[in-house]
Amino acid sequence: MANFQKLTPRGEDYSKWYNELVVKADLAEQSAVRGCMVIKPYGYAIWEKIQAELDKRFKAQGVRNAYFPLLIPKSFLSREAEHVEGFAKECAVVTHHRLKNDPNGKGVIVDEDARLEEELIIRPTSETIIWSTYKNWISSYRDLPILCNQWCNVMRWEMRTRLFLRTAEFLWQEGHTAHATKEEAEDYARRMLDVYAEFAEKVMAIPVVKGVKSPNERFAGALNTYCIEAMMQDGKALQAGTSHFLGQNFAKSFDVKFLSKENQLEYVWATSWGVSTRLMGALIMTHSDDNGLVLPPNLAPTQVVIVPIYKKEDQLAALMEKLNPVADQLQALGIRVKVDTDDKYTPGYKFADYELKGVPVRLAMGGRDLENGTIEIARRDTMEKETVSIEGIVERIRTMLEDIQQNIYQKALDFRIANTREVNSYEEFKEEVKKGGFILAHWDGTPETEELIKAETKATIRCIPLADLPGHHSEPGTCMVTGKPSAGRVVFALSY
RNA sequence: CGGGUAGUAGUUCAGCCCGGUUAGAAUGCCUGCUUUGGGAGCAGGAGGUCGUGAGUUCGAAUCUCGCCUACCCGACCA
Repeated sequence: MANFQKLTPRGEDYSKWYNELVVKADLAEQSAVRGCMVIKPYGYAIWEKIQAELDKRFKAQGVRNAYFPLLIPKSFLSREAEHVEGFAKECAVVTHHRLKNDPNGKGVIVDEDARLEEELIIRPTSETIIWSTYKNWISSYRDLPILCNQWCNVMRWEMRTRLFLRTAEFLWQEGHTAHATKEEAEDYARRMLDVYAEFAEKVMAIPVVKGVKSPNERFAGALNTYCIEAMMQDGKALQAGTSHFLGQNFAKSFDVKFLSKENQLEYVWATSWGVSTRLMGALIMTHSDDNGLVLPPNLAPTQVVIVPIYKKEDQLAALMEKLNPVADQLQALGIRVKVDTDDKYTPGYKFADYELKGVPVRLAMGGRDLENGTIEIARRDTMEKETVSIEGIVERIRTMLEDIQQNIYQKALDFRIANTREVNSYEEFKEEVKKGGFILAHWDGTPETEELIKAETKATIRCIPLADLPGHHSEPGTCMVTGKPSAGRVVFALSY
């Protein structure tokens, strides 16, 4: 079982807290391969909830799932100049297709005779293989739009990795759409951003800022990148999802044209959009505390755990007579409930363990409760517990789950608001940015200025917000560095 | 990828500097009894290719070199 050494507190070493929590809460662990993680059943159960909720939303937008190959011909990557520039440095390459026994010793070696004529790239993203395919699917405006998504793994040879936040291999979904008009594609990219934002806030209880990426931060090959940005408890920003308007870049690179209603041959317009297992990192760093994981009820694999406290079998039977109906009624309401009658661990152990795992609501019932007709109910987000009458407990739990979902969202939003501030001078900026949080400041819109700021402060423009942040109103001003005109404040932060 | 630190039982670590019986502790694990309302107690027990490969040596966890992995700092990161 998990050992019971306390987690390193967040205030002592945030990074260490995160690393320990991921492992101790049984979410994931390091594998034998550098930068590649094993997602454990509990962590994967949460990812499956994320997938299910997103997939439902994608399908409501007309998206259908498909699957494209893991391996991409090397030549495809180089078709779109900016795209290859963005990914070339972090690609894993398959060069051979056979091993053989080592003639001088033990084990196997690469068979040099089995060198591939054209090397294959393990996908870092699938635009190229998908657009080479779309070419065959599209000839008329009647074939459009194409709205495909795939759930898959991708690989980027990252120099520095962290479980969930940046791994060499990760799981994600990538949506790739093809449209007849620019407007339709742009709208679609925006609409998927809204889907992500709604999902993040309602399901994951993570408040996000919707915005546009600056040219420096834009996806390689995109004309425009939209994003949702979240603030972690250490004040750093984390990009939680992106949606790209790709223009006709990939259509031109892969020669994907269609005949319009007007009988004109035109290039197709494209979008792509994705979220990854990085969301697991966002989830952890938004809500969890020094006792362990805190899960939003909407994603918790177990929403309610019931712990009977007993000495002998007949006592357990008496308790279960009361608890089974509660569990059944919760289940009937669609609430994911677990009754833990395991007698191999003490109640105290179980309490601590379920807190570490982030189970939102815990019920406990013992001999005293049995006599009094009561039950103990504890909520993970506030760590409050009270003993209440067993009458009406089901309804109380139902509303408590909703309340927890709302409360952790509000708490995260309050935190973000408290750590978002406007700064007007570059001197002030340099001081403020060290303290973490989102800094709203004016920028002249040039990559040069952004690069200068990054070089001097490590802060980057997380996004140009699409709407005012709560309590702030963005107006035109002058760039804090150059004094040139600025259309409005942008969000700066240190980031993951 | 550069600089630094580390890798010994499932886990956290001691031992290494100064090479030499059978490699230790805590915790976890197993068995039994007693327990069970916040990570229980007692007794007994199992568990280690000392990351890996080479080298030095009569002898290597210990010294040397390569490699692998993790962590920290940089660089990089749609």
